[in-house]
Amino acid sequence: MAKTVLIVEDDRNIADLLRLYLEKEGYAVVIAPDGLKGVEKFHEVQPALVLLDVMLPGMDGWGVCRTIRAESKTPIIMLTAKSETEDKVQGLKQGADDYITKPFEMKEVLARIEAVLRRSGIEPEKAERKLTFDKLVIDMDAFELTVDGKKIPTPPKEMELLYHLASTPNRVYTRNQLLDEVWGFDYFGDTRTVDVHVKRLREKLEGVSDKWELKTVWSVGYKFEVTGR
Amino acid sequence: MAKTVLIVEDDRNIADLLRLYLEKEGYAVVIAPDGLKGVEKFHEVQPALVLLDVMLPGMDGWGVCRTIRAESKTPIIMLTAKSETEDKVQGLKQGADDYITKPFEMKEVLARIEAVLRRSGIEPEKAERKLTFDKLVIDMDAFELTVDGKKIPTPPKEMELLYHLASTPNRVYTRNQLLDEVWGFDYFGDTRTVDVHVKRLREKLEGVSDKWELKTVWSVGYKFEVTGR
DNA sequence: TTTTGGGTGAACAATTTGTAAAAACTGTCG
DNA sequence: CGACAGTTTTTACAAATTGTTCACCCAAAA
Repeated sequence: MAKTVLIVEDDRNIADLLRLYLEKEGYAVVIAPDGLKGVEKFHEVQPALVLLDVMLPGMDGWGVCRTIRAESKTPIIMLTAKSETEDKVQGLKQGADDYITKPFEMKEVLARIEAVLRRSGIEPEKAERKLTFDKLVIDMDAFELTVDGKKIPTPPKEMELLYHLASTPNRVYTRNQLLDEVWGFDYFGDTRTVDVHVKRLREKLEGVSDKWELKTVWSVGYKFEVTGR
Repeated sequence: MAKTVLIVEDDRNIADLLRLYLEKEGYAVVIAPDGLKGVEKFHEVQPALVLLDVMLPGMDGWGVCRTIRAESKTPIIMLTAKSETEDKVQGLKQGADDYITKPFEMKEVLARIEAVLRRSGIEPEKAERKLTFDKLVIDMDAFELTVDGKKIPTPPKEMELLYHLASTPNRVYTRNQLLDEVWGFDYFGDTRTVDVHVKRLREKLEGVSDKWELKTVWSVGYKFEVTGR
């Protein structure tokens, strides 16, 4: 059965984003919006790991951390805005197992979660981050795009965008969704950025296979369409 | 023949993880999910060592420990969630040889197992920590790097970094992951430290073989890439 | 035809890495 | 203890790579 991750975070956007990503990786996710509810949910669901924001309404992150640690060794990762080293030291002293500064990349969060679980003697949920469609292979573990066995050098943003689109084939994403989910919740750029990345991906994938396509949905966004068969 | 380790542990995840790790190190592993089955398996397989969880359904760890100790001097290591010292004293009084608190690191478990076996006059099984790629040999037992049969003097950190990267070829590691896993999760230094070590490794390994490469994955991290094969 | 949204190439900006050199450590030996 | 040799970490800057914006034009809806 899937491991459960408890996210204690009052910013809805961040929480949702984390959930989206972690669920894609095979974790079950429960969200609590403040410290007290966090402790409550902790008892209720007995998660395998807790992601804990430091700044919280009500009981702050340190308090929750101490409370949980007083009764359990469940791994805790703190999320904080400050990048001061002393804050990290403080965190680890309070019993946290690791510490991530915002803004963070999903990729980093996942890596930390797996590292912490492994350290705690818990087997991390390891969905293979590798998608195959006909002659196309998107391998996020090796960070490699392969077409017909041949490697195609591809910059990180393009990889992540393609991976994101392809992990739910046929589903349309708006540009803003993609900016949120691939670029990060704190990204404030132009939506046309997405267009350019799609264009570059199309160049790379042109004529590779007729079984799938990076398709524009007019006035909505883009999707990775897998045809028939 | 490989020594057998009996693991008495009801949490399937932990048991599996231990098995995975110990088998990689060259031990044969047998798992029992509760105290009674533990005693049973003990008679059946006559293990070289027993890893024994304290909290078990049916007969608890202490009971199993006493039962085994009553008839044999087979080394026993207790696994427990509590970190209380009194628990440890209790454990050793009941005849356990050592004691590990969860969450534990696999590395630590292995070290304890080897120490206990050695103390008991049994030769520990130790898998060769040695990787070979074409002309390159990374031997962590001798702590030696060999290229084409010739030894290349290499400082410890570089050895460990290379070994870590090479133990999962083609997989990308972020700098933070490497810092976590090679330097230790409580390391607070700069991520650029990794770059410098990679650079020095590259100097040593330059032009040695075209079958593998210490590769940069832009904006992500590094990997030990093995080509062809 | 008009309006709105998307494709595209190129310039420019920002980020990330390579590298060398200096500084900080470590452990050893006289 | 104090100098020394080897190792590790930090720093600074140049070089490489990637990300973003913008302008122009074309395509799709209305």
